[in-house]
Amino acid sequence: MPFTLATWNINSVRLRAPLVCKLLSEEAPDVLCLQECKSPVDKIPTEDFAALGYTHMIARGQKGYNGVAILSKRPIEDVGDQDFAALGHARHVAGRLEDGTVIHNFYVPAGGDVPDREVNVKFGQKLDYLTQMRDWFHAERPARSILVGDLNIAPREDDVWSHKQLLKVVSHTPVEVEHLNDAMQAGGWADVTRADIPEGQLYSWWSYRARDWDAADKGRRLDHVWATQDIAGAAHSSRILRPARGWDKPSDHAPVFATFDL
DNA sequence: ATGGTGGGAAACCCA
Repeated sequence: MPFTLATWNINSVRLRAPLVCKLLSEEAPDVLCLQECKSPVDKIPTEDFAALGYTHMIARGQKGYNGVAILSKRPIEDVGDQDFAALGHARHVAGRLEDGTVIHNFYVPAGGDVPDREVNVKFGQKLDYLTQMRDWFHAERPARSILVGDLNIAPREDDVWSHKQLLKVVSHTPVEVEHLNDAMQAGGWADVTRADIPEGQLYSWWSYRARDWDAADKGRRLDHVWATQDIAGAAHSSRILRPARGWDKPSDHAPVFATFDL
């Protein structure tokens, strides 16, 4: 059975519940992973999603910040969360579908403005988070697993509007890219989106601060879909729903999709 | 070099 999954940094699941419903109605992924829900779990409008067939949800939340959720048409078992770098933030949750496929949903720390851990604690926390991700996946050796989320790093030159101009900008610095690639390698993860779409500029985020985000098109690919090698070959039809960035009162991120024939 | 726009909380944090 083909299985379609999407990941979307929603930037407040309560404010943008209508946009989540629009996406679920129009695109009907089997599973939707959300980040930056900015809501305690018990205040997520689950009834709105259940009415569209998404009767299963696993989530982690806190008041005002962070928060991750997995909405599913199929039963999904909560298999826990990790608190890398001991931040006490709701940045990860994992679930297992009935066919055994495990889905990890991550919201990696953004890392602040200055890419130097000596002067910016948040940048150090971001690197530590990625290092602990690496160590955990090295120990776990995940199989039949999918990892999605807002990883807050655009690793490739063609994942940003200007490689040269972003080399010292948090999200595209060489040290962050190295940490991300180490975590990826440790878990045996493959970049599904780039395996599917190997050529050309690809973005999933455009700043709110641009006068005209679409015309300026100064985007970054911060949102990712990875899979372990054993199932990466089953993935196809990856896409980024750019029009969602232009919806009314949008998130600054667009949803990223992939389909797996499992 | 700077400030531009958002969300949530509570009178400032975070992205």
